[in-house]
Amino acid sequence: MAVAYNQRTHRCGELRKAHVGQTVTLAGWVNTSRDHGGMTFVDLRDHTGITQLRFTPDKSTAHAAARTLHNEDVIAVTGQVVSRGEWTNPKIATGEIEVEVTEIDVLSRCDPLPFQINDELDVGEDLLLKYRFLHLRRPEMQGIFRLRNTVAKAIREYFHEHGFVEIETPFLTKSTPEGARDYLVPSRVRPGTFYALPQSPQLFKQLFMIAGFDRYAQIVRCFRDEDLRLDRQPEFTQLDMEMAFVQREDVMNVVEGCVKRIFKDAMGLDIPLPLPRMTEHEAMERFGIDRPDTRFGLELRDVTELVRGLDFNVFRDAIDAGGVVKCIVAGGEKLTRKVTDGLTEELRGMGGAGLPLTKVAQGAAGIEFQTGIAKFFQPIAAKLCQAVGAKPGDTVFFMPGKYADVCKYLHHIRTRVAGILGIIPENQWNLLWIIDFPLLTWDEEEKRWASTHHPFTAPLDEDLHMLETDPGKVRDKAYDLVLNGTEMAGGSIRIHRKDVQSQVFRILGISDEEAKEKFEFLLDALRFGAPPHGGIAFGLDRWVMKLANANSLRDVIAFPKTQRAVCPLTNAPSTVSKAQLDELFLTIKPLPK
RNA sequence: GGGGCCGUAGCUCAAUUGGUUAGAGUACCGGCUUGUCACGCCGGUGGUUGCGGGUUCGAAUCCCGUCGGCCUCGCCA
Repeated sequence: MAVAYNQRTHRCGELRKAHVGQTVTLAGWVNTSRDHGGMTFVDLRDHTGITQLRFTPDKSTAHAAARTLHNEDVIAVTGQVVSRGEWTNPKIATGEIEVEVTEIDVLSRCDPLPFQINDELDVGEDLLLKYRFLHLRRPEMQGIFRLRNTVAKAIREYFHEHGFVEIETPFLTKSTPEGARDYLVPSRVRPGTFYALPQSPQLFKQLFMIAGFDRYAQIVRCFRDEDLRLDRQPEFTQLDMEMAFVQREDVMNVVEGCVKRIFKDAMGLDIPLPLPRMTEHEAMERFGIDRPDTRFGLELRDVTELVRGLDFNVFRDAIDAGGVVKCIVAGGEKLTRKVTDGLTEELRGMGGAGLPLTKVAQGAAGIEFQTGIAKFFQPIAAKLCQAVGAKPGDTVFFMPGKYADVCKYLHHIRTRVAGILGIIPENQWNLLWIIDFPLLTWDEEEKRWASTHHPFTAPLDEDLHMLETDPGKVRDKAYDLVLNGTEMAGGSIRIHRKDVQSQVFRILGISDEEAKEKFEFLLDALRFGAPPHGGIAFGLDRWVMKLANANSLRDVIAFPKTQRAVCPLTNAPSTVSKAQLDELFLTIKPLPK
């Protein structure tokens, strides 16, 4: 029986008691069916919800067809909306009515499914990705991607309303030194040469400013060929934005307005402005990381001076080598020996030596340390507890070593302990700006300076004079936006003077020849009247992940890659034919054994 | 490249810790069923325990290797 599926009168989540008596046409997927031999029920689902269909033997054709249905068959039906009376189902929005079907059209049959759509069982993620189109049918996934649309729309509207122009930038572009590994695309027309997919449209948006567009914003894909993580995919989406004739404050103000808009449109929340700010130095001191989660305490305490001179080799060696000793104080009975041993193991896995710790107790003669490395501390127990605010029952985790290592390990411990203690508040959105980063970071392995952000970040004017003499001391005009411990956006005021840009390249070890080869277009542009400018990029995927409370970036990308950068749905990447390689003058080396 | 967790019917899991023919729910097939809504009831199909090797009288279980998935360090301007 043909039903005009192109003339649906309603969606499956729409019908209410007020519609009783109307004749309606619905189409969708069979969520479940319940065959009673006589009366048969089918729950019909589309992205708006579920409507119960009732089939009775007096409509014998439709009834017979209904009894053959399976989950996820696609059907269209026409029938009358009737009240369910005493059989109302309060669990669903349409539960007061059902549709008494007179005609059914089975549009498409569904083979047995690799996993069920209509339950909430956690299926293996590799299978979900292989059949991503089925996973996306699930209501929670529909919700995530509609939220993603809301966020993207809010951002786009906001920037358009504020005079920003959206212009596309090339995907086939030039490989640049510094930064992440590039995805390369071989050129057929010029064999032996390669395009790179952009890590971000950074240079193009600067050229837009030099071109006089004044305000540019684009939602754009970016590509980085680095190892994947929970929150890192090889291709991801940014809101990329740039403004001319601005200082740091101007960009941050515009961004704050956008953040407010995102929370309003996507979550219905009013975020108070301005957002708090913290220097990178303070963040590292207090939290050991430049993207601190400020929803809980457990801050790092520096005890280097207090423990100096203690007869404890582990600390003394660290201090003698120019390092520091810091600690975290945490309370609660959940920090059992088993738990702390587990944390020690985790640090070893990260390359750490161990996790010296002790418990604070109330002894006969006052406060004392009781376990672990207690004996070394006894001389300064009371003083130390007072300095770091430790009370009986607390555990004190110490970390001696190089400053950067101490920060890394204690940040890990802080986050893990907070999770174990269950003290991280949910439904709290701690946004803050991190500013005044060091312009350059010393790369110990390569023995050279590297940009903390990127080579186009402008130094603070008052630090410019140290660029040659003491590059490590120079702070920059960058700003990172952090939400609950995740970097959500990062940007800076850019260098708009050719001499400063050349100077920075030189300090980074990029020779004049290399700079000319890789960045001639930028240096050229800076010669021809570049306005002061700056901007920022938001990680759209991360925003959606946070706002949707998703477990992984994969959950908010329609067709994501696995950890080995494979798409289980398409099986990309894959080999190509010899003819394709020949056309590009490429040969594949044999794989090493 | 390093560290860790995992891999058993299509799917989610179990298997008394090395012991008989590897079970259950669900899905699928057949039958019954007129108020269900995770409908119910009866019956049935379905397994190279990821793969390869080893130890053992005997391996899903122990060992080695390998493949795949996830988390993580390095890496990610």
